Amino acid sequence: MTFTINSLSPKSNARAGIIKTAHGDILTPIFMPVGTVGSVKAVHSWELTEDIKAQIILGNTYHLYLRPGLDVLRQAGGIQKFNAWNKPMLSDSGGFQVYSLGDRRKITEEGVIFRSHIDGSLHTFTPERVMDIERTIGADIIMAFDECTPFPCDYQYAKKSMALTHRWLERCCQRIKQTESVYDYEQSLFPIVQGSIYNDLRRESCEKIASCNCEGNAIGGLSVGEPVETMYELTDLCCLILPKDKPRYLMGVGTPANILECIDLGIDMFDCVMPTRNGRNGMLFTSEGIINIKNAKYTSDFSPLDAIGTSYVDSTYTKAYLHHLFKAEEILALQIASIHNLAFYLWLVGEARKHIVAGDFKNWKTLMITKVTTRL
RNA sequence: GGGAGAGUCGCAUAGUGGCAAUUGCAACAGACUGUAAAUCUGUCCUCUCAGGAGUUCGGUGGUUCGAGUCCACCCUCUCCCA
Repeated sequence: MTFTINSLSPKSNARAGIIKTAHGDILTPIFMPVGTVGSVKAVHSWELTEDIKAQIILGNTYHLYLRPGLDVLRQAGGIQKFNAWNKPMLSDSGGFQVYSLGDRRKITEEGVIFRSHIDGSLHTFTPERVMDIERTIGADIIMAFDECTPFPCDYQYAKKSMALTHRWLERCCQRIKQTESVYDYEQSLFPIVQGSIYNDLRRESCEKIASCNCEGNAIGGLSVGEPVETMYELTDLCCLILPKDKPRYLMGVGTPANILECIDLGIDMFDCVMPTRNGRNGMLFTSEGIINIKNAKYTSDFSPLDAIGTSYVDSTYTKAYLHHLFKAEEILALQIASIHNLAFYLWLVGEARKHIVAGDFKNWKTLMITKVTTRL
């Protein structure tokens, strides 16, 4: 994997770059649709590439390990062949599940023991084991095993957890050095900054992560419930410390406005379940603002989903029709909403890139944020 | 014509002397940020200063401190026998 910066935005830390992987190139800043179990929910790989213009998608180590399991993934020749995506992928390590499945796991120095949410069976995830699993999954970018701390999180716990994440990181790095790719291409390990909302911990964590000299770096443990301003301040702090010549990935963020603000701060990569999950629940992010398509006011609104939307679904379907599909609980509603939202997110980061290159990102961002935060 | 049964807040249901009344659906809102999510939460007779207040269970009377619930008659519907 390589990263090249093409343009820097004036009066901003935003940058436009290109990540080259064995499965293709990624123009940054980029949004990565989440495909937890190897599938971006309700969306075909054809739609992802041709309509949404996704360049890289996520998979999740914990979920893929439980189902379909490593044997199947190995037999398939890796996740990109298995899910017919054949483009860059990133696997999250299961660190988020340490947080989200908090009541089904036990953390020790050695690792985390999970009780499967599927059948209750016990599974031990050590940093070494996670690296081995991520080797077998075969994503181009693989995440270090961390603990995503909750919010609120007291200082002592945050400090202790961060130190554990750092020790786990050394074990991850070690394991990756000792092992080789299962398939015929290289994988890049990204470490993850933690430290909750504490500036000194975040600073310390960034320095630690930077010292590992990995090919890219991630910021984790944010947008877990802290005020949005806190999230921006910490992201800013991290961006100032993390190496400029490597991609910066802000994990789990966010709303269209969050993404624009954080691009401004120097983030290159984002992922979030919001466009897909909220889409399935009837929330559409459009160029005009946010709409809840299930609301009665859309019953007879025959305007297109998004007047300037670039997706096939935007010009093909009306708000009234999608409203009807949601009310009728038709499966097509979930597909249309997911495709629209993802296409909008990818359009948004694509536009951001154009404006960074053109040198007017800052002004464009301000205008765009007013639009995307409007509640229609 | 004879017999049996049933009418409850949009629909369907629970309720057999203390009830503004159970549950489901529908409706109307809201939430969702490295996915245990096609999920979850709230409202859902009227008004409300959110504490309450006022009208309700086919209709009209009655019994009772108190009736959706018991009694009488009436109306409507369903089924069975002629």
